[in-house]
Order: sequence, then C-alpha cells, then structure tokens
Amino acid sequence: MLTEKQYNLLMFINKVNKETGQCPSFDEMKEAVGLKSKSGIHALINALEERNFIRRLKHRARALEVIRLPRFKPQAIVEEEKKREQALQNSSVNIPLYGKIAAGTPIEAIANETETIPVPFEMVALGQYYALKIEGDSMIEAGILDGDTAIIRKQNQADNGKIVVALIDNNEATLKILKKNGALIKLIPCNKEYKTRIIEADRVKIQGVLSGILRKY
Amino acid sequence: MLTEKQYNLLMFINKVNKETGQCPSFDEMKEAVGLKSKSGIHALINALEERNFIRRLKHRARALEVIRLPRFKPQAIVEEEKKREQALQNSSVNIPLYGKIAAGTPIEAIANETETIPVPFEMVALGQYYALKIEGDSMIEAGILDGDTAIIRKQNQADNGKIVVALIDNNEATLKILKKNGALIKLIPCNKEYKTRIIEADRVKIQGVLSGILRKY
DNA sequence: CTAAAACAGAACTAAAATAGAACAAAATTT
DNA sequence: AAATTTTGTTCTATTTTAGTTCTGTTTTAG
Repeated sequence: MLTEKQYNLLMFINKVNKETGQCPSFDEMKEAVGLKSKSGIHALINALEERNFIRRLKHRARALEVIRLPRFKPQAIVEEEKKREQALQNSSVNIPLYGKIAAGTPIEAIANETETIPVPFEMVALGQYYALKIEGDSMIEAGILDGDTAIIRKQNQADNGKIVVALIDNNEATLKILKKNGALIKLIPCNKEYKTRIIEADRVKIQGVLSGILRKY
Repeated sequence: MLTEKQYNLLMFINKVNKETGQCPSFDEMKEAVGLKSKSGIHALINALEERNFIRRLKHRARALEVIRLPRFKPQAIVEEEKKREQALQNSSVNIPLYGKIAAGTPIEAIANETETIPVPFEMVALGQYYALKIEGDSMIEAGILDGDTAIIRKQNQADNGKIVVALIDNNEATLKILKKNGALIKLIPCNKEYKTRIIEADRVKIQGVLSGILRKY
C-alpha cells in the first residue's frame, strides 16, 4: 500500500481539496508533510500517481485531484493515533465549576453544574472534585490570590491544618484552614487583616478540601 | 484541482447560472473576481475547461456551462469535525517541563524536552509555552510558592511589571518582576528577604513571561 | 555492508496572474 | 441591411508563483 509519507500527503491533499475546493502547491505540501525540499514532494506525487490515488496535469500549477483513498491506514499511523488518543485521555478531566467563594459570602448556585473546567489529571486523584473561583484576599499568605481557581476534593471531614471549604449555618461558605478543638472549630484565614473564627462544630459542615490551585495571568 | 482564482471564478459562474439561468459575460466575471482586464478571464476559462470543470462554445457569447464542481464535504461532516476539534482543544495541551527555577541557580537541563505536563487549554493562548517547577520562596508575596508549577510563555522581551524568566550572563535563570530602566534592568523579587538586582540590559535575556500557576496540595 | 529509497538544496524552466490595447465576431437596434 | 453595442479573442509585456531536474548526502532495509 502506501508509505506513511505518501499517506499523509494524500490525506493532506484530500483535506485541502474538500475544505477549500482548491489544490495545495508543492511548497504548501512540503510544509504539511514536514519536508524541507520540493523534490521530495515530487517523488511522493509520482508515487501516488503511479498507484492511482491521484490524477494530475503535468506542468500545471495546482492541478491535481484525489481519485480514491486507501482502505487501510499505514500501521505507523494507526499506532500514532492510538498514542494520541491515550495522551488525550491522560491529559485532563473536566470538573464542575460551582461558583465563587469568599470570606463572608455563600457559594453561589452550588448546584448549578452547567459550567465545567478542564483540569490536568495529575491534579485530581480518587474522589469527586469541583472548582471554585476565589474572591477576596483572605488566604493571600497561603499564596491563594483573588481570581485563582481552587480545585476542591469533596469530603465532609478533614484533618487538622488542611485548607477546607466550610459551610457555616448552611448559609455561608468560606475557604479557610481547619483546626478542630473538641466541640469547637477554628477557621483560620491566611491574612493578618482577617481574624480567626471559632464556631461550634455542629454549625459547620466541611464541603471539601483544597486540592489544587490554577492561576492565569 | 484548482488555483484560488480558478476556484473563485468557477463558483461565481455557478452562482450566476443557478440564480439567473444565464452565463456571466467576460466583463462581469472580470469584475467578480477583481481583475482589470478580460484577458485574465480568458486564461482562467481555458484553465477550467482544460480541467474539465466547464464546457463552452467558442466565439459564442455567454455560452458556457459548469459540468462539475470541486469535491465538497457535506456541511454536516464539516461541523462535526469542528466540534470534535473543539472538544479536543477544550481538554488540554501538553507543554514541556524544562526543569526547576529558583533565585540563584540556572535552569536545569533547559533543553531536555522529555517530560511534558498537561495544561488546561485556557491557560495557554497563542504562542509557545513551557513549564518550570518553582524552587524557593523569592516570589512568595506574589502567591508563587515553592513547588508550584509555573506556565511560561516563550518571549524574548516583555513589558515592565511582568513576571519573567530572566537568564543572567547565560548562566543563571530566575523568575522575577521585570523593570526596564534604559540600559539597566531591575529584577524585583516578591519577598522582603530578597533584594532587587540591577543588571546591565545586555547581560540579561528574557526567556519568557509568566502565564499561569498550577499548584497541587 | 551494500543498494535502494528518502531527502535537501539549488538552478532552471514554466505557468499563473495581471494589465492594456487593438481587433473580430456576435447580438441588438434602428 | 446597416449601424451600433456588446462580447470574446489575441497579442505584448511584466511580475510572481510554482514545478522540474539535477547533484549530492543521509537514512533505511535487506
């Protein structure tokens, strides 16, 4: 059948043909298949013509057309596509973006799952995750800035010292460091301007633990 | 297949034909494809005839017909492919991880492109990107912590105030805020413990601008 | 290790794109 | 049928773009 280069060139010509109705020049083809000289394209075109995949008018510019496509892809291409697919799956997962979180205001629309964002898979392990936009600077000393996206792992309990999403009185959600103290819970901000809140444990629900930060400049 | 001009002319003829049942004259075609002389149209018509896209009666006015059109993909397929491409783009892209960067030490193995990390596509726009692991706390007040992954956009110049990867004396790379001052360049850390370095501009190469931060807890 | 295939680069040749003008043939008007 | 207008043909010439061919070199496969 065809070699990898021949196959790639044929598919490229076919693509340009179908998408634009036009024909690529030797230089464009050279770029497309990654050659640095037109002479290689010349050889490939001859090979394709000889094998009856394309027809062309010699000595005419941009005058060739695909007459048939191969039934099978070269093995090398099949393998490459497999790899790419794997890489794609490995690359990232989508998690829902639940809204904004800030000291003093409840999470907006916590159940509204319309928006999702892609997250590199390495940042999420086992479990369920969601994302929150950070508003405000109450965690600035932990390197969490206004506008950052926080990746949260859903949990309803957490270890001491973790940064958690805490829902107070079913009403107000906030991202703080957790300190349990018997029947009391301390929610510690990371900014000297803000003060630690101490609340009875039964008024606080843990909604997740901070698992990652994404920031875009 | 066709050149751009040939294609445009063919489509124009086809359109007029469909809409009016008539053929355009050479002058009308000349206008349509943006030529100032009819002789060009003559050449294009010959080319189209040679390629079997039109048939004509010579020396007869407005006597030509389209016998075929270049291959087209059904619109549905085009759209489906667009969607798939978008989905692909939505997920993430892989960018090379070049090594670690810290105040005072060169980037390790800057050319070693073996490792890559996936990054949500939203964090990268046009251009080339790479990633660096942050070591040290010289940028802690900008919310960039030890262990964070910095997403860097390759550029060899940057605006004042941007956080950049600066290579000093071809030897030592560092992530700092850039301030240009004529022939001098200030590299400002974000940590009171560290001091600003002022260096002659020709000793400093900008290697990229900070574009994002990934952090994993 | 050798032969064939793939590749780069340059020199060369040819075609496409363009304009302008003069002219010839067809179509339309009078 | 003659005159007029519209339309197509041809030629010259120039610039840009594209295709061909040749000479080596490198890579690959047997």
